[in-house]
Amino acid sequence: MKIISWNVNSVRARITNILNYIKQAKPDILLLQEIKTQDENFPYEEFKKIGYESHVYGQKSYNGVAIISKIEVKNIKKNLISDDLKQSRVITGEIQIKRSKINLINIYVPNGNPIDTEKYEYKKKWLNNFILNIKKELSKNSKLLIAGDFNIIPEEIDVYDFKRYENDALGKLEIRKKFRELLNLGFKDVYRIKNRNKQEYTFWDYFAGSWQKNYGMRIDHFLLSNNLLDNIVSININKNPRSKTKPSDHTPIELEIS
DNA sequence: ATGGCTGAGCTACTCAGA
Repeated sequence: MKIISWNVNSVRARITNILNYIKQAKPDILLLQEIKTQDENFPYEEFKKIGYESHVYGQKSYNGVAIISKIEVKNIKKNLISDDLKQSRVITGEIQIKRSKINLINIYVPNGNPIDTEKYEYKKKWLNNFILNIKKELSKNSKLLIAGDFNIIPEEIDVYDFKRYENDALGKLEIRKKFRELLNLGFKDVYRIKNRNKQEYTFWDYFAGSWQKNYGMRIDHFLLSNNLLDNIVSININKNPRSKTKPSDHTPIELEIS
């Protein structure tokens, strides 16, 4: 089973790129973030034509998440957390792998910059609230997969120049500790456990030739609960979509589990 | 380099992204 996570930075502006990518990558499930559209304008038909069902939690202009799937996803919910600002950032569902029921949690964590504003406070509060609700989820079902755009640089190796991000909402220790708190509940950062010392990124800024200079950061992640680690077949950051014309600033991360 | 680019909403320009 191939599950892919991708912050597409607008599903409508990116629809051709996304459809081309699906035809090549053939995911069973595609988890999208930053779809930047309300449900009624989501391109359901485009995905249906190539065999995918769309479960959408949209929002006008900003944010928005979706689960695009070839297989059945049950019990779709948009209320895992209560969001103070009512932003569309979490969509969850259940899938069956062999005899196990696995909860899929697709997230778009707030960016949090600049750090001396209420945006940063919102990010911290959001993460605390998320961690609390993951604890609750774990007590109901211990098999969890959390994927998406975390807007967190986990460690120094995960960005081209850490010094530039140590006082940034993506790299501040206080925020990185929230990521560790999550891991300490019983999760692994799948990319990092399979690639101990590898420096790869999932995001490159549009400006200043960041892509060409490989000035990137690894902020999109797959976390798997420890009881699912034996199911991992492979994890891969696919840089190809970032090199296309009209790309998203993020590139997909691909997980294969059995 | 607190922004060099991009998208949405809208139709001139702001807000947001990371």
